[in-house]
Amino acid sequence: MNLRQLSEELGLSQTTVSRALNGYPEVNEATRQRVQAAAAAYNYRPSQRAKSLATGQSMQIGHVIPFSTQHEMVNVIFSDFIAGAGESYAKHGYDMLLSVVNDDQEMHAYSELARKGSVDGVIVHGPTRDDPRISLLQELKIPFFVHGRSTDASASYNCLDVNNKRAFQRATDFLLDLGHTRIGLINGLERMDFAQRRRAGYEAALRARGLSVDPKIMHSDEMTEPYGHSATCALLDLEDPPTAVLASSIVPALGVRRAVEERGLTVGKDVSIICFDDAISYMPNGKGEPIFTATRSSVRDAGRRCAELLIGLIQNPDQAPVAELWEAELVVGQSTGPAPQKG
Amino acid sequence: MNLRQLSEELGLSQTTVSRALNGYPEVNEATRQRVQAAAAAYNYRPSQRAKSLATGQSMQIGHVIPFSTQHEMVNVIFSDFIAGAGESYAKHGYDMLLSVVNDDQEMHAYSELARKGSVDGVIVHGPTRDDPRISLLQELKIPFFVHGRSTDASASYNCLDVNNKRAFQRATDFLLDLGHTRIGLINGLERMDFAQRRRAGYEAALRARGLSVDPKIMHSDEMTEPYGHSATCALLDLEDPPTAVLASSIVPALGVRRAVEERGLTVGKDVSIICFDDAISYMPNGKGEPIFTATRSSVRDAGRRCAELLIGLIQNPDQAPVAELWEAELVVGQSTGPAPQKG
DNA sequence: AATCACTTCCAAAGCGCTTTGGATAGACGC
DNA sequence: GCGTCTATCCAAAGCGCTTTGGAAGTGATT
Repeated sequence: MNLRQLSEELGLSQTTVSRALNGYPEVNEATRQRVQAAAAAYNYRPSQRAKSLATGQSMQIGHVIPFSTQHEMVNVIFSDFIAGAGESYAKHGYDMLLSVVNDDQEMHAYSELARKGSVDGVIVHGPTRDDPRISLLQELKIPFFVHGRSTDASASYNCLDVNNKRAFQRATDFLLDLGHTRIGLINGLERMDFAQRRRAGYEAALRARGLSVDPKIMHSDEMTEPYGHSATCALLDLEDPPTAVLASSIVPALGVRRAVEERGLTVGKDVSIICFDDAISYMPNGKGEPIFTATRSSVRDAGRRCAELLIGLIQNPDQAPVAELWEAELVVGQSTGPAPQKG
Repeated sequence: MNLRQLSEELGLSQTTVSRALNGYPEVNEATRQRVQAAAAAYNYRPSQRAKSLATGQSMQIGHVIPFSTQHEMVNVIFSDFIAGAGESYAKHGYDMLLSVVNDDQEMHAYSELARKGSVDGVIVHGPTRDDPRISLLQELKIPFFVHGRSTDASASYNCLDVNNKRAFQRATDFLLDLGHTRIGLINGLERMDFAQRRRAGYEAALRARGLSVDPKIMHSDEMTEPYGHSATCALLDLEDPPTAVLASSIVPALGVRRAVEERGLTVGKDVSIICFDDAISYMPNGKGEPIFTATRSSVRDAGRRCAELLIGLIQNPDQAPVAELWEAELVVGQSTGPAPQKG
């Protein structure tokens, strides 16, 4: 059943039927009722394809997901971000278009989406320092929204980020206050903007107390469980092992805990752990008292909000630029305690 | 730049340009070269919207993701399935359309996608016993593919599943062979088809050895880390606690391990653990020797294959029904050992 | 009774592509 | 030189919707 058939069935023009269904005022209320009833009876849905072509809007928002064996970072938090964004999309009648591409084709994927006109806007995930995607999207003249920030980006852009520097500065301060002076950092990949900011916060806190920054106890890699484990093993094998560890996500933090416990040490006593907790739904940080002391900010909420803001941007392109900065909360759990007294 | 403009620029008809670009034979090779060169020069991409309308194909495949606080199961394995499916889609020129909806609107979401014509086919995730989506999709006459199976489904369908029963039967046998006679089950939600099959395998193995099935040591819930933890606590609090546990995913297995270690018990010695390992990319089961003894089957591979098969179905609708059944491999890791001698 | 303003509807022109059904021209055989 | 074939190209008709620019009808106003 298409619009023409429906209008013939009703003895009305396509114009009137279209207007009746789309809530335009130029149609008698009685007629509108009749049209809506018929549409419901025949289970009529306008073809999205035709609608897109006519309106010039696809009502779809694109996400480009690069895949490779190296680069799984997106995955960890991705599903929750998507869930949040998807909620917002659904609320506004948008759908989500995912384009999974090889790492080296990411830029190309964005231009394809834009030029083919299959999306009305895109979300940029995991920005790096001076991310090239930002200027590309600006050239392509397609609305886009960055989840995170891109230090030194030449072009301007709309974004939402967590105050990563502040979060890790506070976490480090918290450990310093507990008497820890040797604190390991198990960071994400340094090319990620958020990882650089977190390290900056960590270093700033140390320097503020006159402590030196020791590269030997700073790691950076894809945030997997085994990475957390092996990095921690390396830390604990040092002559002067750290008494506390800062992990960039709950996933490597699980590996940290495994490494600590394997050695018969106790988390929160021999070794304190603080992690960044994205509040991933299936990996909550405990039920009551958190397992890990953590800097917490829900990535699902971020997804919801990014989507909301992007839709606003699409519907009102001349809007003033948006740059939201969320503060992570510091929640105290079981994984931290005072620095052990030196033997 | 659209087709008309490009054809005017070239002094050719739209027909010829279209045919040249789409590889039809009715065009001189020299002309084709000229057209392709011009298209490249102007960075021309045909509008996907117009193309869809003209061809009747959207070149998009739909996934409906229900969200709610109860029901996070999809998330755990979802991102990896998506990554795999996305690879296949990309290879064949398809995109992925995600529709995130409230739990109770899932059925509706499928009919919308089908009737609006925004997708050429859909993937069904996490089927339950006699899943109503299957008959719905059959009515809607849209190609679909089920990841998993639906026992008692009234309608016929194409699917790919892991032999869940066999996997858990083998895992249980493995534990029985090690001398364990009291084995806890930490299963997924029982309304999921895979959970029922896994339980069936577990029970079959026990009964084959004349052992009784004890509901007191069988749990079923959303597969989160805290669930694994609390279920294990409950098991270990029993008068006659199990010496081994079977977990339905690596995520609750992490909670199992936490609960075991919290009590000062040793995994693989005091308590053995086997889990189902979906080979989630960011949560690999160790690097060398697996952390957990597990029944393993890559959900990413499954995604890849499901997508491949669905595309085949779309391009050739009269094809014979497909029903692939994959055997999980049983990999032995550090989490299992002989049953402890009773004190 | 003529004018005006509204309300309600419609015919038709896109949106940018694909595809059908020729048209044209050169090659070929006789 | 004529008919036939093939290679190459084109005009135009969709695909199913939205939207522009009226037209017809209705009632109020003058």
